[in-house]
Order: sequence, then C-alpha cells, then structure tokens
Amino acid sequence: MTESTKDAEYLGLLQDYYAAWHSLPSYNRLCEVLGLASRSAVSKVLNRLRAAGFLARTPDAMWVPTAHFFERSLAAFRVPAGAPDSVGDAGVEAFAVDAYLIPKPSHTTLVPVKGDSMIDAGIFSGDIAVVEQRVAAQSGDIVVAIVDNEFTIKTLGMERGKYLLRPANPAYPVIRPQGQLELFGVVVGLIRKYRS
Amino acid sequence: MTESTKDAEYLGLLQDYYAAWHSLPSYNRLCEVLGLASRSAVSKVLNRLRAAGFLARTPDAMWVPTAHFFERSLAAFRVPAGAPDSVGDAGVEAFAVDAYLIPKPSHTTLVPVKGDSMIDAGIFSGDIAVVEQRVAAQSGDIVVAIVDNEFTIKTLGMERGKYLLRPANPAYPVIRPQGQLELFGVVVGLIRKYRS
DNA sequence: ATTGCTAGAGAACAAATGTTCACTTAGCGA
DNA sequence: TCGCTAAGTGAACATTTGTTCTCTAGCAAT
Repeated sequence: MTESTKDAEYLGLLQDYYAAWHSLPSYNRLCEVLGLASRSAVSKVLNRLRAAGFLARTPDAMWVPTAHFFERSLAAFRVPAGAPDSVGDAGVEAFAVDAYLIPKPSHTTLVPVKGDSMIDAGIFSGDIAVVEQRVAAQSGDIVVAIVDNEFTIKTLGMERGKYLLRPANPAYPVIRPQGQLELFGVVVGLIRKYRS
Repeated sequence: MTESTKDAEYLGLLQDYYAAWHSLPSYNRLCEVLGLASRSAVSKVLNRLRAAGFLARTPDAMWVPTAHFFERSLAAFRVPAGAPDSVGDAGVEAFAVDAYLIPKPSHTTLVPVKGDSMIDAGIFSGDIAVVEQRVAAQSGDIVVAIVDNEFTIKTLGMERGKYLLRPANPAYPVIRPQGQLELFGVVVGLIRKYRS
C-alpha cells in the first residue's frame, strides 16, 4: 500500500503484460517493458513489488503474481457515486475469474444445471456448476451424483449413517439411494449468464 | 484434438501447476512436475502441446498458455453412468469460462454482492456479479444502480414511464428514485464460490 | 522375428538468466 | 549548501536455461 507512484506504474505495466501473455517476462524483456536500462533495476523493482505483496516467488525462485496482483478490478467496487470508469486494462479481471473458480483444472468439470430442484439454494436451470471430481464429500456439500443415469445436483445429507440427497425445493422428494451412492463430484462454484 | 492420453495427462499437470502459481515452471521444475527425467523429454512434450494448440511462445521464446489451455471440459447433458473422465472423452466439450462470462472485458466490472435483497433471483450475499457498464437498460434487466452513494443490485422496472428498482425479496421495498436514476451497469453474469 | 516409430533418457553446448557489486544521479530535509 | 537516502546504471559472475544430438526401450504392424 505504500508503493510509490512509480512502482504503481510499474505494477500497471506488469499487469498489462501479464494480461496479454499470461506470464511474467524475463528480466531482459522486463527492461523494455518497464522502461529500465539495467536488469539490476528490474531486480529492485520486483523486490519492492514483492514487499508490497503483489508478487511472490515459487520454491524455484520464479517470480509469480499473487492474488493482490489481480485484485484491481474488484478494488473499484466500493467507489462512491463518481465514475469508476478507470477500469483500464482488459484481460486481467477476466482471467481472475477462471483462477478464482477453478483451482484444480484437471479435476474440474463444468456441468450444466437442468431443472429447478435446487432453486432455494440459488441454483437455477441453465446455470453451470463448477464440479470438482472427488470420491468423498461431506454432509452439507452440494454434490453432483449420478441417479438413474442422469446427473443430479443435490445437497448431500446423512441419516442414520446413510447418505441421502436433499433437494432445495419443497416440491421435490429426498432421494435415498439404495446401495452405493454414485458420487460424481462436489460443486465448488457456480456460473450464471443472463440474457444473451 | 488428437493428443495422446499421456499428453492429456501432462496437460492436466500443467494446468494444475498453472492454477497454483499463475505461471509455467522452468524446464528443471517441469521434469518434476511432469514426472520426467530429462529436459529434452520436457521439450518434446511442450512442443507437442504447442502443436496441439495448448501452448504458444512469446516473441522472446517464452512458453505461454493459449486460450485452449484455459478451456474447461463441459459435461454433456446426460452422461451415462460410466465415468466421464478426462479431456478427450466423447460427451465432453471445451468451454472457456472467461469468454463465456466476460465477452467485453474492457466494459466489465466484477461487483461483490452484499445483502440478500435479491435472493429470490438466486443472487446471494457473497456472490460476484459480472457487470457490463452501460448507460441504458431495459425494464426487466437486473442492474447495478447507485443509490445513496452505494452500489445496489435490483431488477429494473417501469411504472408510468418512470424507472424503479425492484428487489427480489418481499422483505425489501421497491425503490422509486427521485429524479434521474443513476445506473452503473447491467448484470450479465454471476459467479459463486462454495467453501474452500 | 523384423521393421519402423515414438517417448523418453542423458550428455553437451552456447546463450541467457538473475544476483551482486560499486558507482552515479536526483530529490529532500536540515 | 551539505549530506542523506533511494532509484537507477552498468559490469561481472557463477548458474541455469533451453536446445540439440545420439541412444535405448517399448509398442504396433507386418
């Protein structure tokens, strides 16, 4: 928060570069991007930005952006009546969405929601559920189970040591699976799009 | 496309690493991440993934992910009871979360939702609204307006030629702004994240 | 079997990497 | 005006980088 005006500018340049390439450039390229002549200056800038919390390093000493690095778009939100139109750069916030919702891409599937059995949980037909494929889940999780060869989204409940699937809509019955419950995954996020 | 099973696995490992660190690792680290012993093997894997369209290179020859890299698998509607596992499976198509939700990044802001005035519309406190900044909206749109210097999300309605803001919760009153309605934008999408 | 093909191992290489120095410059307060 | 501090320069350095080469093991088709 104490980063100087200059460093804020450097941060902006970095964010723009990242938005364009989804990666941070090498020192040599950073010289051009930041408008610096020496790599040692680049080194100092990076360390300052790390101190300010915008960058971090992997165990292999690679520079990586932190959550703060992507925060800018959200930061604009408590703006009073003025015009928060300084939204500036594209890509950044879009990219944050993906990272925000999908921490484990390779185990994640997007499942379209059909039906209104979960409306009381704010899950509507047409929404897209972000599902992390797992074998285990806890009571209370919203899960995707396979019932009668169809995906179904319900809240996982437990009754006398047996799992059951609870809809969030009084018009639907609780499902008590006979035998093993076929669990596809756990709903970790939700995506909805309005109009076209 | 035609990438082998093994490459699909490599891609998954890369995607997970990227999700965790927001950058691609160096060759040495890639050896560990991919479970390979030689950097030359890593090189070949990367080139194969580039041929498949998942990776690209910057002008500086750095490896960067492409749009394809961020596509998630969208489960087909009615997957039969089997296991619809990873990438190449039938019934699973690619889906880019960012492009889906945010077609116009430069006019789009993410606004955290506070309060429960829209619960009946499935918009909960803690959700994040995808807001496209516009001056005009239609009756029936869910909009972000500025009332008393605060963002508020409501359904835009019209009554005798005047705009009003309708909550989706009977416990809240309809807002009839005096004078000009200060419109921030239109809610075009919604993002929700469950637990950890 | 034999052939061909691909994935991966391993070594060697020049080139680029990131860090650390000592040095210069600019801004600021006393 | 004098220092002091912080930002940036430029060179030097050992490491690491990514590429290329050859070589081997496994697999499929014949």
